[in-house]
Amino acid sequence: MRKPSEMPAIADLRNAPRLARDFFDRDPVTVARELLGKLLVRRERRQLLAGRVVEAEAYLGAADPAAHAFNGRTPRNAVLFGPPGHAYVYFIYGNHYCTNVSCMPQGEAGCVLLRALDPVAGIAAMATNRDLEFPPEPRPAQFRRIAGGPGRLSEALGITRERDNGKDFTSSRSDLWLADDGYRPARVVTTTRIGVTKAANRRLRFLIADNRSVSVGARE
DNA sequence: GAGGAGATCGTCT
DNA sequence: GACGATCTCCTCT
Repeated sequence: MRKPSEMPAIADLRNAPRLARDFFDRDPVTVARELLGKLLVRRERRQLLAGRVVEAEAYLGAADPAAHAFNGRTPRNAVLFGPPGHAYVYFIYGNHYCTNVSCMPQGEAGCVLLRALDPVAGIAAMATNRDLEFPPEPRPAQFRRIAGGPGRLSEALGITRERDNGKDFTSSRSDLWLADDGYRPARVVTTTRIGVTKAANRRLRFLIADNRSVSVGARE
């Protein structure tokens, strides 16, 4: 039933080292691909909520018409022009927050959009954040509804622009971080990005094949 | 399971 | 005033 490698106990979660600054100080394509299988962790009160990154998209900054940074620096996207490893959170479609990690050296505005998590800890709390029922014996499709999509992911971990934009993912004081517990995905699939109309042919979306929590299937 | 439409509001021009 | 890195509900197959 449960896959042990995808369900680390809380004790393992606390011991998983946080990703360091130099992990993010690289091009977005490399960072997006290597983020697959890492853990996004939120400390909420005394509890840890966590999910494994199973889907991510690379945005290449000034060189990428689909990126928010393409038209230069604005108050909204200022985080992207700062040091790597910071949270860029924005509000979209009147309903949803999207969570990104800045990467590339300071001044180059690349980033990676975290599109989906496979829940591994604090699952009931994540479901509550999403206002969902989560039965003791959930079906695979019910995992996807928790954090299978950028808006769902952000809501499940309580991520908002007001609370988290600009937060340092690599700081030991941060209540939101990325960690590596040694898990490596068996097979990674590359597709075009979801919902973008500019540079729509670039294959900059990366996902773990056959994972129950990816937002949209690996088409084309 | 797949596809279409509507909701909703911050950001930019 | 237009658009958008989405989600949910509803309908159809």
